[in-house]
Amino acid sequence: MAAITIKDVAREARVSVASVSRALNGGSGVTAETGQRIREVAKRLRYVPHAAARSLITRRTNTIGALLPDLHGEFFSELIRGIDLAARARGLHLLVSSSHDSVEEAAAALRAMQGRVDGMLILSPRVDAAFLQANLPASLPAVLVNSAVRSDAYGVLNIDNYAGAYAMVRHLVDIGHRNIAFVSGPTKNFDAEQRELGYRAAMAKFAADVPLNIVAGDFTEDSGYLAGRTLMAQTALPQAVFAANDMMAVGCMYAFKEAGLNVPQDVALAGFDDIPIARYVTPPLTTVRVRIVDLGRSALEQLATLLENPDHLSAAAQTLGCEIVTRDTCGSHLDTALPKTIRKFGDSVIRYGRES
Amino acid sequence: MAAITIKDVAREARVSVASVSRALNGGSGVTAETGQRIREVAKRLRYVPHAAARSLITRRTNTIGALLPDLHGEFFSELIRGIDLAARARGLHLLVSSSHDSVEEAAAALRAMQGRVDGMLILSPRVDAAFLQANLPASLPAVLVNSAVRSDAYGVLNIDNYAGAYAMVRHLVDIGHRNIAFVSGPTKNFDAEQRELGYRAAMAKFAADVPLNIVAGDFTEDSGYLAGRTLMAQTALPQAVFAANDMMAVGCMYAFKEAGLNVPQDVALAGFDDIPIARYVTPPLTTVRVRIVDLGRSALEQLATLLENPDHLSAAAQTLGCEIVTRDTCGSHLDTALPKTIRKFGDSVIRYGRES
DNA sequence: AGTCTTCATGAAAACGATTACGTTGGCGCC
DNA sequence: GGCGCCAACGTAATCGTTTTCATGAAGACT
Repeated sequence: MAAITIKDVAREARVSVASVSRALNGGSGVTAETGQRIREVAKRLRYVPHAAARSLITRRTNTIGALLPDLHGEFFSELIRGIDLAARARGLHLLVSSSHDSVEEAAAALRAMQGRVDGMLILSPRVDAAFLQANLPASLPAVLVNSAVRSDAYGVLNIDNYAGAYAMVRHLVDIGHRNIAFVSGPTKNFDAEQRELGYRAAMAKFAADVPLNIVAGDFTEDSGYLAGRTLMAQTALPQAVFAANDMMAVGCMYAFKEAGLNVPQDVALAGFDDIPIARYVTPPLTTVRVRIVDLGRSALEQLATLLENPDHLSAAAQTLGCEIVTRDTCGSHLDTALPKTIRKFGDSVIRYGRES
Repeated sequence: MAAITIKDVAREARVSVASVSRALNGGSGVTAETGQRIREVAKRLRYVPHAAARSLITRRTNTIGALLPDLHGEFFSELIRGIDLAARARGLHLLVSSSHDSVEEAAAALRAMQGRVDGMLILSPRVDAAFLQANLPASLPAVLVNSAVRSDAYGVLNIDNYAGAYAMVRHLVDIGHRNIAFVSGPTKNFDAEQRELGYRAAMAKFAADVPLNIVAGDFTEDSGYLAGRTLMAQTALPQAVFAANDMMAVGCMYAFKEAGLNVPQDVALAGFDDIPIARYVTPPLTTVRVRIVDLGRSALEQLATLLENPDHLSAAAQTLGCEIVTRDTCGSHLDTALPKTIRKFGDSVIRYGRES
């Protein structure tokens, strides 16, 4: 019952604690025979090294911390999944701290992780350079995910929001829409800003003559619903509505449905993220897919390489591409006289965006 | 850069390390004045106690471990969210290890957590008493979530699957359906078994004369789709189909749609879980709601009290009630001539199930 | 005024591992 | 046979805390 320590193993195997340590770690410095005996005793006694004692002397915890914002849903879970998968593959543990609305909470969480982790994965749209400067010890390697911060002090990993939005607008133009409205995300949110920039750039390029039509949203379904109503109150309905995320697109869709409008016959609709719900709404939503598991995995791997050689920061900015997933909300299926998607297998994917 | 320790604080504040420790922890044993001075120095130096060193001596890590199965989706994320919220409120950290398909992986994960955590939250439908006996040190407090295991050695927290399923069948009968088919979940899955038992019991009670119609599924959407096709191939379509979880209900719905059947006019449909998708499919799905955040929160709180007094195990078996959420797939709205739900606000909730 | 109690404080012993450094013994080489 | 070298192993220092115990001073009580 009383936890058994390296001393117990040493006594039982009739060697010193040093030999036990050597046998169980490197393996070198002990006879094959002694090593064998020690390992047997350790197994028999079910010896497990005390993690705290070990990391006290080695200065390593083999644990990485993940600081996450207050987000629900599939995005969160897929991200953790990706991180966890990659972490386990490398023998790292994962200490999570989620649901941080306020900067103060995030700071507290960051402080509490001190000394418990070898590195940090930070996914919080609100943290900025000053915050990190103040709360993250310079000695702690960190990778910033989806952050506007550009610094040589951290690794950075972003989704190619700009290119994804740009591609979606181009796609909409390709299938015949030119009058494309945009429902924007929350201000000060990096993802949202990049998506809007992508929209603006693509419009300037492919539909320069039509005036920009941007209505404000905040990534929630409700704001999308409101945006839909705003759009319908305008003198002329746009040919297509591109929402900065899927939840808003869904809200928008319900506003249209409520008003008796048909998607995509009366108005086309597109989102961003490809959350699972996008497949299940009727009609299934055309959107920009972000491969979230990959995002998590890449983030962890970037951090892991950072841990191995802490100076290798230079080439540590990565970008993850997106894909356009065409379903039924944009009319392209209609144009080509294809049947409407019944089940989710109707996805058609246009791979897009630069990697790395 | 070099991490600063309690010694640095002591030197700077011109006291011994013992006093620093006292000032920063209990606060008692030092003058108010000295304590003040020490705290100021600590703050100025940004001193953070080394977690490993501390837990080496205190035998506490202030961390709890969560062992989770390989599950995607909202359930996972809401659960973590609930756990995290409760953990933070108690100043506990959360070490997660997810995505364990095999028992071996779970065992390895459990072993790796040794000494890193003060207690474990185990949510894995496949672990049984023997597994725990073999892999979980008796000294480590644990709470089992949704597990068939009954033991005085662990805390246990379950969803009231039986009562939820029973209530749903009763509801279906109440609104006029008697010929109710059931799509079962995977064998050996505790939740699935309990739900089926609830269905059987309710049918025996409220529709004893109609023969049971159970078709096998495994909780995946595809299996639900297949079940739907199986049902349609039978000589007579049932009046209602009750799937053991929402994803299967959704699969079933697509099978019906594909065949040109209308839900709920031609056949009623109900699920279990109330995953977010349930709201967004067309028509919105009537289902049994499980309050997942509460599940996570309760699990953590049960564990926390277990940590505080480890003997208090006796009364440590809890059950969490469910609710029936009626939407549009069961015809009850039609019967009462209410308009169909357009937006998600159309939920009507029947609170149900015993708590604790 | 002397003794006793109280209390702030410091010195030092843990906690359980890793690892630098000594010590030993066996072996090869001259 | 003596010398030196190397491998195997043990001793002890170390990591940064908490906590026990000793010490001394100050205040209270007789």
